[in-house]
Amino acid sequence: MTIAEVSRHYELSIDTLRYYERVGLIPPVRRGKGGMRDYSDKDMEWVGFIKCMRIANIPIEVLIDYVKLVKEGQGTQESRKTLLKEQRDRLAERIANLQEILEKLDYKIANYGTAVLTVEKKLLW
Amino acid sequence: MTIAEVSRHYELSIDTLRYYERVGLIPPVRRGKGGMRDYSDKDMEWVGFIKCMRIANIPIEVLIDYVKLVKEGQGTQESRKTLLKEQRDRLAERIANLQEILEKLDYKIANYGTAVLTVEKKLLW
DNA sequence: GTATCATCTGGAGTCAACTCCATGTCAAGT
DNA sequence: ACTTGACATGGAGTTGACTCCAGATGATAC
Repeated sequence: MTIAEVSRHYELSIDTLRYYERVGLIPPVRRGKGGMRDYSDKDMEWVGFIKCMRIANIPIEVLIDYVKLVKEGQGTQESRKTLLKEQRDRLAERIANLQEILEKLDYKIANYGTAVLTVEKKLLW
Repeated sequence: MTIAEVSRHYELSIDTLRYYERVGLIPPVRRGKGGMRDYSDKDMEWVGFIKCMRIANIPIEVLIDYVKLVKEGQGTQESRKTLLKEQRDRLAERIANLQEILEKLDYKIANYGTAVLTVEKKLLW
C-alpha cells in the first residue's frame, strides 16, 4: 500500500500519516524502492487503531507511550492493558458527561422562547 | 460575585473568564468600584452555559455567533434555535461515534493477550 | 532524455484556545 | 504613610496537533 492509498482509505492526510510515524505514533513503515513507504496489513491496522484513538481525543503523548510498550515486547502486556483500561474509563466518563450536556441542550431547545420556566432554566445552567 | 468566586465556582481560571469576556463569549460583565467585575446571576448562568458548551467542544467562534444573536434581541430567536439544534445534532453524532469506539476498546481489552482471535481483531481495527 | 509525478526529508508555519506577563489602580490592614 | 493583595489592561507566549514548504530523488509517460 502506498501512502496515498492509506491516506484515501483512512481519510487522513499524507502529512498526518508521515507526522504520526515521525513522532512514534505508528511503528516505522517498511520502505521499498527509493525509500518509499509500503504499508503492510499490520501497518494499516495500526493506522486504523490510532485514528480511532485520536477521534476519542486520546492524547498523542499517551499513544506514543503505548507504542513504546508494544515495541518493548511481551513483558509489557499488563502495563499496556492498564493503559488501555485507563483510557477506556476516561472515555466512558466523557461520554456520560456529553450525554448530560446533550440532555440539557435538548431541554433548552424544547423550551426555547417560552418566557415561562425561567426558574427551572436557571437551575439548569 | 467577584471573578475569584466565579473562578472557584465553575473551575475556570480567572484568565479564562477574562478571555471569554474579551472575545465576546460572555456578555460584558458590569463593573463595580475601581473597574472590578461584579458577576450577576445572569452572568453566572452565561458562564455555566458556556462552560458546558465548551466541554462539548463547541467552537468558540460558534458560541460568539450565538452571543451576538442574543444581543440582537427577539428577532433572532429562530436563528438561535437553529444554531443550537445544529450543535445538538453534531453532539449526538459525536456521542454515537465515541460509543462505538468505547465498545471497540472494551473488546480489545477483554481479549488482550489472547493470541487467538487474530482474525477478528484485524476486522476490528 | 526530458518533463511530470509521487514521494522523500527536515524544518518552519498555522490554528484554536488558552495562559502568562508587565505594569497600573485601588482598598484595606498596621 | 506604606505594604499587601485582589483585580485591571493590552499584548506576548505556550501548547497540542497538525499542515505546509523547499529542495531532492526515483519512476513513468512521451
